[in-house]
Amino acid sequence: MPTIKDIAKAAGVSPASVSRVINNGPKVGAKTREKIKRIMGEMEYQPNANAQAINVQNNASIGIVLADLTDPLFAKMAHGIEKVAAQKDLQIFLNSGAFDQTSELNAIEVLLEHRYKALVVHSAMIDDKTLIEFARKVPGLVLLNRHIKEIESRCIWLDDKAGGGLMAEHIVEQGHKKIAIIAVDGIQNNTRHRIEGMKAQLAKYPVHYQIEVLEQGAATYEGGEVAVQNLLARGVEFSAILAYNDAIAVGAVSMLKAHGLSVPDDVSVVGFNNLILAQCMKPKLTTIHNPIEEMAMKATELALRLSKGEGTDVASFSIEEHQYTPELVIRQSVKRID
Amino acid sequence: MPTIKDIAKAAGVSPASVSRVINNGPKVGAKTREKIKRIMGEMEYQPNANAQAINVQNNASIGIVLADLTDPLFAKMAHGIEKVAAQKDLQIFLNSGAFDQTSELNAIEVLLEHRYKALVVHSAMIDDKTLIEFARKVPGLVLLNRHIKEIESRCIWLDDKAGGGLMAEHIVEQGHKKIAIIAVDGIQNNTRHRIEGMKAQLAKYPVHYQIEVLEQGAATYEGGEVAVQNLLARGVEFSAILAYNDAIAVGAVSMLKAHGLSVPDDVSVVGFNNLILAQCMKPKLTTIHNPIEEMAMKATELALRLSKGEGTDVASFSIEEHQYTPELVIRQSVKRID
DNA sequence: TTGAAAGCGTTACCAT
DNA sequence: ATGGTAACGCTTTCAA
Repeated sequence: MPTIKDIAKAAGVSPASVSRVINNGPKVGAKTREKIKRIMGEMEYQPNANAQAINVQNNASIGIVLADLTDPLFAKMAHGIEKVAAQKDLQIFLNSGAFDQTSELNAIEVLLEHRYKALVVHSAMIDDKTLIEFARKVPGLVLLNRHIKEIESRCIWLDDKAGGGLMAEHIVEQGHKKIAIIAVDGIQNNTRHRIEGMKAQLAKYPVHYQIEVLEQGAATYEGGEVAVQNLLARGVEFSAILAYNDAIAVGAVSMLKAHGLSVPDDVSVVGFNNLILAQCMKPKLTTIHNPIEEMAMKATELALRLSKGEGTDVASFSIEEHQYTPELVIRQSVKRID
Repeated sequence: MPTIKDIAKAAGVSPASVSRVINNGPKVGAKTREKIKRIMGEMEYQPNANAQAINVQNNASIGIVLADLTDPLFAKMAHGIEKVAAQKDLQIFLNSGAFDQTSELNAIEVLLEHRYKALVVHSAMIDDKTLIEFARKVPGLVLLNRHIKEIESRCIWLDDKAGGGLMAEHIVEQGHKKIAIIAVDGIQNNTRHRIEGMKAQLAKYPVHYQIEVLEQGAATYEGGEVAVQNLLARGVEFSAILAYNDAIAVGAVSMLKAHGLSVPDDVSVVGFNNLILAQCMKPKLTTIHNPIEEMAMKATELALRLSKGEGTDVASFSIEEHQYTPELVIRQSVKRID
């Protein structure tokens, strides 16, 4: 594999000139430039990005850490990041953390070692303290889908409390009085926030509710089935289910049907995220829209800006820019009862 | 950000020793090693992966090019690659190509510039000739989900023809005689192969079929709706639909219902890929299982092996190892008719 | 066991 | 417009 020196030698010029041509720099005569280009083509020269990176302080690419690509919600994140990267002609170095703390930490570490300046991190398992430290150390690091008060100007997150409130409010307004909530265990705060939001709403009305907590990682279709199974086995009475996400909701619907219960006639169900899945299923799922793709784009732009040393002024922080608002999407899985 | 020299100075040793410690190399006294480690910790030293890469010929990470992360099928690919990467403690550099030729080419180029030796490429838009050339030039490049005869020992693909055959065979066996096929336009051969497979099967029976071709990129839920819309508008008669993928199938089911047609009572539907979606919907979708995750793992291992110069002997090529076989998954969207 | 020094492939500054 | 060359941060002989 030829180097810049080989090209220089072959073209009878200095490495400096070749470098200029590679970078489309000025100060190269037209004929020389042509000649060098020709030779580069002939010798199939391919720049060594590592060698370049060592000289230039500014690594233009952006690094991202994602928990699990298999989750469509996270795939949407990736897509959002990708969109702004493409539009700015930047590369993405993706490092997936497989939902365990060590590998998430490792993923960040690797990105740092490669000197990526702009980092978008979606961490589910790393604790606040560690992340705060990273944020202090790395100016271009932005946390996506997570809210840590101490560094909130470096976070882009969803107002989960409002989301939970929306779900509860809707269901109560439709006359439901016995409600089952399917939550998920884990370090992530969003479950907790959503529950808080629900409780705050529900407390205003004379209703009963029961929370079924799935174990970490069970926020899936199967998890939804299990949860309903449990609920039914325990003899819990409910006319509505508030699910942590769409997949759970769909699983719940399936298991309800298996037990001869129809949705929404016997039981109403509300999901969360508003993935394609929610539109595809029958009945179409009433859910909460999660603008995760926009959020991802925002996070990427923020990371890029911060990595260039722009906009660090704490004064200009406005929560509206960092906290996104979920929205209720009414479809067909909730029925009014009296 | 401290360099190896800073550490050396602070520890009163030579850069060489520090380097040895970093790489867990031998030839360093125990106390010296401890001291260096301590100083590295105190100064928060972080190795520069680029500088390392420039010295070492062997880039352990693996590079991957994917067309579109948003497609769950592709996400599964990523997941498969990830799994073997994690298990071998390797990093992944992901470069997404957004379904257009230029950006796919660009993605490969970038990986090459970073000197990644093992490349798993899922290219939808680059032509055979160009890929063959890449393959010749880069020993560790493997094509995932694509079959190019000239370099098939470097490809991992699905037997799409068999897949199409399976779909057709099943539907014919269930007594259907009027069949609608929803295909998708594009450079990718898999549509074509599947159709071929279907035709080959259908030709054996006295049945009619009609092909509705969606435009490139419309292999989605909405595409399925549109296709059925068109079919119905054109007055095509059919009792069964063979869809290019599950999303299309689900969209088709939805539109059929909108027209008062029930699945499978009025129309039977078969999908392809066997994504979660297929299990979640009602009725559960009969489909073809696509072992894409296994394939991705295989491709990754192959790329890794090839990049180390192992197993290039053409003699040992066996098609069974490279071509994967799809399987029919019977669920509830097909009904026997007479 | 340790260190000096020669690279690795580029870039960028300073001359010419 | 061009070339020489130090420097980037690290690894790896080769001596000591």
